[in-house]
Amino acid sequence: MAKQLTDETIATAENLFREYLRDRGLKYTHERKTVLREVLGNPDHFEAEQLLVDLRQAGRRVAKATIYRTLPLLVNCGILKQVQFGDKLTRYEHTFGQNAHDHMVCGHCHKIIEFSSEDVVRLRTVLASRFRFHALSHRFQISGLCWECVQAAPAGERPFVPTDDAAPRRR
Amino acid sequence: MAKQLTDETIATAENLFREYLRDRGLKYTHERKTVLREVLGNPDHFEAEQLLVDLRQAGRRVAKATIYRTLPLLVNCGILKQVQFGDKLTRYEHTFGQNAHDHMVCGHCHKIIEFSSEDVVRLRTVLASRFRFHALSHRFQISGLCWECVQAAPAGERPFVPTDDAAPRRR
DNA sequence: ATCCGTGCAAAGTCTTTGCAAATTA
DNA sequence: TAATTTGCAAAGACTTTGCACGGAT
Repeated sequence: MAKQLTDETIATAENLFREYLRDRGLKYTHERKTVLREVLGNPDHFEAEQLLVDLRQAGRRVAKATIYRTLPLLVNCGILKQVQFGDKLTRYEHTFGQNAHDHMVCGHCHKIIEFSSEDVVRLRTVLASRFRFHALSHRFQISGLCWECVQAAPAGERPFVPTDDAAPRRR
Repeated sequence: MAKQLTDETIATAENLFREYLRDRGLKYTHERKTVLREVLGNPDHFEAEQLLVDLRQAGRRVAKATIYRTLPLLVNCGILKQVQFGDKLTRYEHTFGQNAHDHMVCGHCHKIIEFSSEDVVRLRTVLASRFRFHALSHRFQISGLCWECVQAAPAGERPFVPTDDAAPRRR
């Protein structure tokens, strides 16, 4: 789970973003700052549309196009990470000041369990070297059934094949 | 890499699909059979559109809608597996008669290296049990740079942050 | 003063859906 | 025969883009 960021951390992120932009002759606009703040304040996974709605509710008007144009910038400068759970929606989560983590997705209730493990990174390194591959990041998603759903649906009751249909439904 | 399937394996897949359909009162139509065969003959990852084109070239007319309606069925019965490399495209690969495998994606040349490791499955099991999660499948994708691209772009030359922009471009 | 960015709406892409005609069990 | 499918085209959902105006350095 994402933890609450301190003002200090937020400031650091802003600096990072500002520098990233400056380095390539881009501008640190009011809108980009607004999006960055909203993004950092967002604890879990979110999608572009969600961000738009949240901003609207907060009384901050940022055009949808601007959001779609800003998110990739945040991804490129490392503040945001894209994650996909199988449906068409592009989701994001900020990794700034957080531990890298992976996900377990329940194919029945769609619950998402975040976990982090050094073992994953270690294994990734081992595997990469085997192919002379320079690993920089990874995504590890485990699909299956959470405890509650296993209880509710005893083995043998109905065969379960996890599919992407089982991913969180769009809206 | 996908290996060439034997006629026998293909026949087995057909039986599996037919039974899957029968069990839920669905029909094993000519079109579904056509799609299944094309899918099984497809060695690597493919997308719905690609499948349509291939079928057209082979002189087999199957409506696009039918393909989009058939693919999920094949996923549900376990013959196909969805994979996503970060772009919006839904890709598939058949897992029938193949070893489960994961991917390394080069963020620069977009090459895809397939690998399989028992360690991944073992780790997944360990992690799952830690959360009382019943793991059924997983996706492990390592992003970074392949050897050739590392050579071409010495460390320090240009900072590289793997993003989903680096995913294979759509057509 | 110059670029760059924003908004808006139109255009794109990929996917889904309604419906009548055609098939399958 | 009864129910499911197919094709086609229209509709949808999400994202990208062109352009004129406004804003940042």
